Amino acid sequence: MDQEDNEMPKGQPELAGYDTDVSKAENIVEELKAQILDGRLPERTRLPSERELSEQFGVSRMTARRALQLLEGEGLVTRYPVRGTFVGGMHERLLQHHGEETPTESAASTVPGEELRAYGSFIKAMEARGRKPEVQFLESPALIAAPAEAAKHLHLSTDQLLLKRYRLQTADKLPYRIIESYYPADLFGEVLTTNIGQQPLFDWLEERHGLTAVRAKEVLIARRPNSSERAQLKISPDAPVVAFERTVWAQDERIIEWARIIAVAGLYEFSYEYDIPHHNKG
Amino acid sequence: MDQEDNEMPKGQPELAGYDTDVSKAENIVEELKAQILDGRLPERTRLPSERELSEQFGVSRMTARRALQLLEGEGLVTRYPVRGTFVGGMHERLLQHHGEETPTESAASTVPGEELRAYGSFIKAMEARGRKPEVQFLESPALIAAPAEAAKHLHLSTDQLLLKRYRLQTADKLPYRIIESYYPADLFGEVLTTNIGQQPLFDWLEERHGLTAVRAKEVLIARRPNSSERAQLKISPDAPVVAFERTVWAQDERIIEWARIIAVAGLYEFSYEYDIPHHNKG
DNA sequence: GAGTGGTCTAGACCACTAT
DNA sequence: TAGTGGTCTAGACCACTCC
Repeated sequence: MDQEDNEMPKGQPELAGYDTDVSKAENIVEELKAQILDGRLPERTRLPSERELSEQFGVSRMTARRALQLLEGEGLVTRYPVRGTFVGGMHERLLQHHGEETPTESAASTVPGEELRAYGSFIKAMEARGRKPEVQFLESPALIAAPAEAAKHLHLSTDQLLLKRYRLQTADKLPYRIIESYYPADLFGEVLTTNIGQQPLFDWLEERHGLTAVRAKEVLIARRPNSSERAQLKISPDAPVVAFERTVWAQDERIIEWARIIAVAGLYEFSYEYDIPHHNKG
Repeated sequence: MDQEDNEMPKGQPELAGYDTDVSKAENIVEELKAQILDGRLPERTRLPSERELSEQFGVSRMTARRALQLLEGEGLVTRYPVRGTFVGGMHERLLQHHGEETPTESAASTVPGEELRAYGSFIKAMEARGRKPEVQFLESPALIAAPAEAAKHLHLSTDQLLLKRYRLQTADKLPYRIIESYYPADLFGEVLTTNIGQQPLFDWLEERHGLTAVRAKEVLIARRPNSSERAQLKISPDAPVVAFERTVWAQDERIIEWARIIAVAGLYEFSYEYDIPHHNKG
């Protein structure tokens, strides 16, 4: 019936307006958030269901639902179909630190450079955290003609061959990220016919060809997932992903990998450390 | 135009078993996406309104609305209250590159290290892009007792004074990010009583104290915004933000800034370049 | 006044699972 | 079987802008 019979204190005019009005869903969010932050709703407890909330707050179920979705978006709760909504992010974020480690850092829980230092050994990194990691190949690794984008980033022409690996990584059955990576075939083609076991690809590269990954560049954006990403990562449309591209150089300045990675944003924390380039002012 | 695609897919296999049992909203998304990608809906054109779509596709308005929200989440369209939904991201992403620039990069549109090289001169960086940048202080810069978190990151105790700056940066009236930054008062206290004009804070620091920002660390997560972030950045709850912390070191290893930054994810692209640390395997 | 997106209602059916 | 979240319907009022 009545859309707006509660009188909200009208705040300052916020320039050109988005919505300054606090919605009913927001009110529920604030109330639940307060309960979570002060401990009345401890970690891992189940929140009232959408139907219960709608009754408690006198709103429709869609509004209560919206409130829970907003809370999920802020990372305070996790929602599971059938089971309910629970306090707390579902897992700690996986720290991914890149760059050298500054001596002034205590770095208690940090695993610096994990990603590239133990390159390919996602498995070890996750096991070190007590997770059960798995890698699922979405396609069999294969030599393919270079796709235009991969060729561009690898500085090769499209008639050259690349090794492509396309895989999904999970921890405790929970999908973490999709990796689509390309490698020059002349360096890596052998791995298709050679059993290198669990050996990280770049360790193998060093032993076989004397090439070391010495430098990398990553370009990140955060966005919401498209439908195939949602399906593969088993996430809701409201859960953002971090999409990033990585280029890796060897000491001879050859590019030895270009990869496109889609990571579930809520499961990741990215850390970068870098020197600030100086410019000599004229 | 074509409006007989009201038929729900019965026996039309899109691809090998990929899109099975998609929702009605997803179907609309796929149709609109196809039209956008093949040019039937060119950049900047207005999409049908929610009400028009609901009629064309024979669904309720909420379902049509959901479809448009999903498209917005994928960055293919931009929605404006009152005006409508338009093809295209609202603005190009602002590239923020950190680290040295690899010579193998062409870097046509890159402004490398903009953020810290011309530190504080957000204004110049944006003007170079033809934008009209503005900085709005959400609080007056002031010396305050160090908040616990800031003190921790600056390696100071909470009884020491910090200079706090809390501001919102916009371009063409569009909010880009919120910056909450803290500086040791012994170094920076003066700027409150000295008019340094538009001079970047770190340029001033170098002239005044001979200290240079030489190294930085950033820790990023992507998530959805909380209510105050939504209000300040004027974004919808569905638009993710990138929240990151930055620590900046001077050449004497002092930490000269710690900042917490909330950036509208859709307007940013983060780029990092770093050396891969080597470990000598035993 | 017409039309937009934002919010909300009071229902509904579904797939799924824990009991 | 009862209860969960996921999806959907067919309406509604709002603030706002453009005409």
